[in-house]
Amino acid sequence: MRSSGPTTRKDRFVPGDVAYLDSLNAGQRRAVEHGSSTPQAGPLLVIAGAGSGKTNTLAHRVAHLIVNGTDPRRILLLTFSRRAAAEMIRRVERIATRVLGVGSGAITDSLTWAGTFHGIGARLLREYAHHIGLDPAFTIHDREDSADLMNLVRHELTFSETKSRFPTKGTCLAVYSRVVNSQADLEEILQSVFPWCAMWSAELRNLFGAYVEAKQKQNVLDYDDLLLYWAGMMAEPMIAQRVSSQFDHVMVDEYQDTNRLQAAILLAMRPEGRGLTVVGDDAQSIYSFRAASVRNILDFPTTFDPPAEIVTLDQNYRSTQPILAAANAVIEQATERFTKNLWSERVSEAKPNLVTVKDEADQVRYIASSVLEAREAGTPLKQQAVLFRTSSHSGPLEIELTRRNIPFVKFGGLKFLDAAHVKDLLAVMRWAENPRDRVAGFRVLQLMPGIGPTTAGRILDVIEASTNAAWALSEVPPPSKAGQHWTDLVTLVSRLSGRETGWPLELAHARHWYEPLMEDRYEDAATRTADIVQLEQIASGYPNREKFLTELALDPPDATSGQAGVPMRDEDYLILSTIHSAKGQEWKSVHVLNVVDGCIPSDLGTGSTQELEEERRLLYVAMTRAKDELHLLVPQRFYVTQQTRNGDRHLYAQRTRFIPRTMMVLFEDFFWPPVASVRDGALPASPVVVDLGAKMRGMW
DNA sequence: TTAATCTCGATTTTT
DNA sequence: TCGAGATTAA
Repeated sequence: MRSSGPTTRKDRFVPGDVAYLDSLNAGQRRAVEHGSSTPQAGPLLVIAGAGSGKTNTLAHRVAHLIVNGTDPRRILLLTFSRRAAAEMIRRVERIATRVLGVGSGAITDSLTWAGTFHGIGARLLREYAHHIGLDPAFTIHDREDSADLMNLVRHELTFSETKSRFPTKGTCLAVYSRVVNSQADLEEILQSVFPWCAMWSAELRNLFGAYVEAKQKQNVLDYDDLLLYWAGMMAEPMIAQRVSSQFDHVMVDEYQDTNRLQAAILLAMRPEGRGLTVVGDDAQSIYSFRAASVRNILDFPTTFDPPAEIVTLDQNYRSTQPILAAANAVIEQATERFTKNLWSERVSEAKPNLVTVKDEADQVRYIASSVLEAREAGTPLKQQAVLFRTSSHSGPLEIELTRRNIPFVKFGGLKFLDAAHVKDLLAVMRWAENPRDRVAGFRVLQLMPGIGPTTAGRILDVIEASTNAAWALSEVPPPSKAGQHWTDLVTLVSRLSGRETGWPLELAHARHWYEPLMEDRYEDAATRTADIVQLEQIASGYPNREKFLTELALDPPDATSGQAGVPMRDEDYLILSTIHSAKGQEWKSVHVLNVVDGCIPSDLGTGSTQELEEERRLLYVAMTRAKDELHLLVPQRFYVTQQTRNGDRHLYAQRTRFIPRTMMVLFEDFFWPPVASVRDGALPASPVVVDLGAKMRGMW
């Protein structure tokens, strides 16, 4: 860094001075400076291994462009999650400020086109809505809403009354989504991914057609539509030309986890690849269930003529060498791979731990004590994480942590917005925003006593036939059992749709209406009220209703905290996360739960070699999150809650097949608690060791 | 037509 | 064990 002085650095910055790039290694620097000397940079692919400073490199590239005169508003930055986008903006800001000395926030404010594919899609679609025959007031259905709509349609087509069971709404939506995102044929997807639904192919095709029609009629878009409509829009030369000329540079992070539809959008945005940069690591591709295709990254270079330049980053700055050695060994077994092994200069004597424990109870005890030990040694809880394959696997751990008063925050799995009462209130807002949204209206109406599916449906039909929804509602004869709730709803809706009260006061009104209903409905109304208050807090952070609903659908608050109460931002807490949600993150100490066959790999994911390979990469991703300490836990017995077909609930588990015997030398391998202490013969303090009498009685 | 009760089957990961 | 769907009572 250059020394600071009384004058702003802007005065001293000389174009061409690249001292701020000195901290980068050769590969990183090549990636950052790619295309600098020419007016139009050709396509660039950065293969960035885990912990190789990928985010830093991309941030430097963006900053470098800005420093050299690119207008930040003409840079499109596509990330995998909202969190990643925010982090990127923060870093760009820091670098650019250091170099240019401009006031903080200046860059951030103008880097307006940074976000997820879905978020950017939503924004572009609203902007161009009139050109593509879309009503710009569309609302966005999240996964659950989409499934609900799918369900409504499914009932209308009477597929729910088939002799043998028709796939559930969730499965139907999954199939639909997979077809859309992979741009493949329904038959093909059914054969390869959902073979147990293949018999329903004709019905599904019917269902999907009706589903699409329903969405259009109601002016709602689902997640997939945000990509699909964007792609469709880009197929129109006139519009495509206009959209793509808005940007000089398009950059994509985590490219290995994009799907074919996203690749199509990119190609339409940059047909020749000029100003296009993609960054990723095929060894970390873990989202194929969302139709992500590794082919995207593999085929990227040759998509263009001349082909894209490739820069490979293989120095890892995150993990100690022994941790990396173990991770490398795991990924080396992969049948197909393209990236080189990572290396690190971070020497350490400590190998990662492979801990065998008797059962899940011991697993949880080990983690709790290990976490506390590390905290004693100076590693704050926030620098430690526990990762798991499946969200539900953290259940016992959450109980133990609560018992021991260890605060934690969980990422992945059930979300704040999934809670029924939060969804209820959001449905009110969504319905007010878009009266044609049947899923929202259906939900709201049925909250009132005496109104079930039939009545709700009839009311919605009346509204649909009318031009003014708020007005139409007051025309409906009040259902007798709903009483006061009904009149209050009519007032509420007319107020909301007339925007009489202003944001965020609207939400308070809605809460007023909803609270008494909630109290009748749920026993634990008190804790639920707390959530609703929290929702109001969140709402106050958005300028208006439309923004609030859009952002919340696309980027729901993704952490749920333990019953110990919501930890404050400045408090210390342990991180619990699914491996998928841990992507791109790092911690000093990492524990991985249930590193056993049946879990990693999940016994659902062992069907094809492709699935199996993805499970392997999943373990690799988990391991490479660790900087200094890594603990893999292997319970010998673990509990399965589902699949009781075989009767036995306990399963005798084996160490994951991804760590064969030959690999054991790379781990510190031990049993916990130490067997020695048992052999010492120390009996528990309590005088009764075993109640033999009870045992005898229990025999009969 | 709604609301309560009963039965059967179940495929993880998320924008 | 949970939730969706079916059945039944009010």
